[in-house]
Amino acid sequence: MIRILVADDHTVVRESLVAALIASGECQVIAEAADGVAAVEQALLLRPNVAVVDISMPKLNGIEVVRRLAVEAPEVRSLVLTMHEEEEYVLHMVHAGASGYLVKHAPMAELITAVKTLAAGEVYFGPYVSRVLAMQVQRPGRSFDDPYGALSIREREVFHLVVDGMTTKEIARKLEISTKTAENHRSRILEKLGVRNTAELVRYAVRKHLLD
Amino acid sequence: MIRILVADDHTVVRESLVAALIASGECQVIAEAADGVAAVEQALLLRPNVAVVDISMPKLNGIEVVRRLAVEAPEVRSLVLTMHEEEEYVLHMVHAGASGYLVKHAPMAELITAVKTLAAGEVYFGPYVSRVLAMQVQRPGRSFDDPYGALSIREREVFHLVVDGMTTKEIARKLEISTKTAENHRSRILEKLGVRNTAELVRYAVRKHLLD
DNA sequence: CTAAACATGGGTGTTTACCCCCATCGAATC
DNA sequence: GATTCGATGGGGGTAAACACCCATGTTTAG
Repeated sequence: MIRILVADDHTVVRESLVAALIASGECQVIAEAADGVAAVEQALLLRPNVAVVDISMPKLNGIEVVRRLAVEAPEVRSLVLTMHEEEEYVLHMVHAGASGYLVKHAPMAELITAVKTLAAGEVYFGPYVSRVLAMQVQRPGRSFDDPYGALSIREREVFHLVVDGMTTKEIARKLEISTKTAENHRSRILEKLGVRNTAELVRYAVRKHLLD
Repeated sequence: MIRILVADDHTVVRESLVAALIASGECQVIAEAADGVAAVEQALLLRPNVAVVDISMPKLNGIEVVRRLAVEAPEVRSLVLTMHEEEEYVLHMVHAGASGYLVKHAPMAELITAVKTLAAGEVYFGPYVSRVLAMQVQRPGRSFDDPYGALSIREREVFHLVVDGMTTKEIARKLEISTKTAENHRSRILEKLGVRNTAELVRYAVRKHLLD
């Protein structure tokens, strides 16, 4: 029987996870934690086979929890469960010593599979994570697929003004360039970022956290 | 036996919720949905007693789902389940016609209680929501200027499609209306929300948390 | 029942967005 | 020194967005 620790600050979610894991009949949940500090304490005390850890938690986030467990209790395998698919998270978690990474969009069956895989001493990364890791190996140092980074200085200025809702004419006036130049920049930005129109451009900015 | 619909885009969470609800032995889950559109469809088709709805969902967010169910299937009681505690969410949801509001920090037992309360025809709002509502009653001045709420059902559909980056023509095709009608809706939306163009519209959606 | 709101679609413009070419000039790179 | 890249500007065109009108039915609310 696989002994599991579940750490998630949302009580409804955590207790549901516990119920689902138990219902699978393949494991037992020996501990729960609602924040990072409690998760580490429980793990060090009870030494579960697998620690299912959410990233966003009060007091101590999931990344820190994984890092500490990797050092202080290496036999406890960490399975990160999160809703974030951003590459930065993936790399951080793997670097911190996580043995598995699963997004919350994955089906429950995959969680069970991941838990069993980790308990068997293997690592489990879904197809998405594997792809990110592969890209990282192929092009070390640079983040994969970062069209924004391909924008020139000037193009980034224009980019932010467009996202702010300014028209081409207003942008041209503000930057003291011709309307045509601003328009050219605009087209080039759309092309480089692979979006079709202004709406998709703004959504791109939101997705990449380029606002505020 | 209480018949329940569970709508949450995170599959792990959704399936766990289902497992936990079933484990309680007091209800049966007759349907699941991974996005807002599917949630409305399922609810209209199967008419559950209670619809447990997450706020952040693709295609159609929880607020919209509640609003539509309140109109098209008033006998289906909506229980909003979210991690957001912001006042604006609470007011929006209640105004949209939700019969219950629960944060994910609440214990599972409270979810069961809430479900049973709603199934019995009562409303269930936790202490936090009640407090917010009380404050609202105490200062009934300008409730909350909500230009989005001034949009009609159809206009909201168009709104979300525009924010998703679709052109007028694509929207018309999807909704099976003429390009001109879609264009008219579009203009009216810009006017009602007080924005000048698509970029500002998307930013509005971001600011009001109307995405996902 | 009447008035208002809504969804639909059309007309007629102007403005803006977007695309594909092109050229020049300077700076950096090789 | 030659080449690439960035920023600048333009021509010419299509498509889309946007702003005003307007008219019908239908539904809804007072």
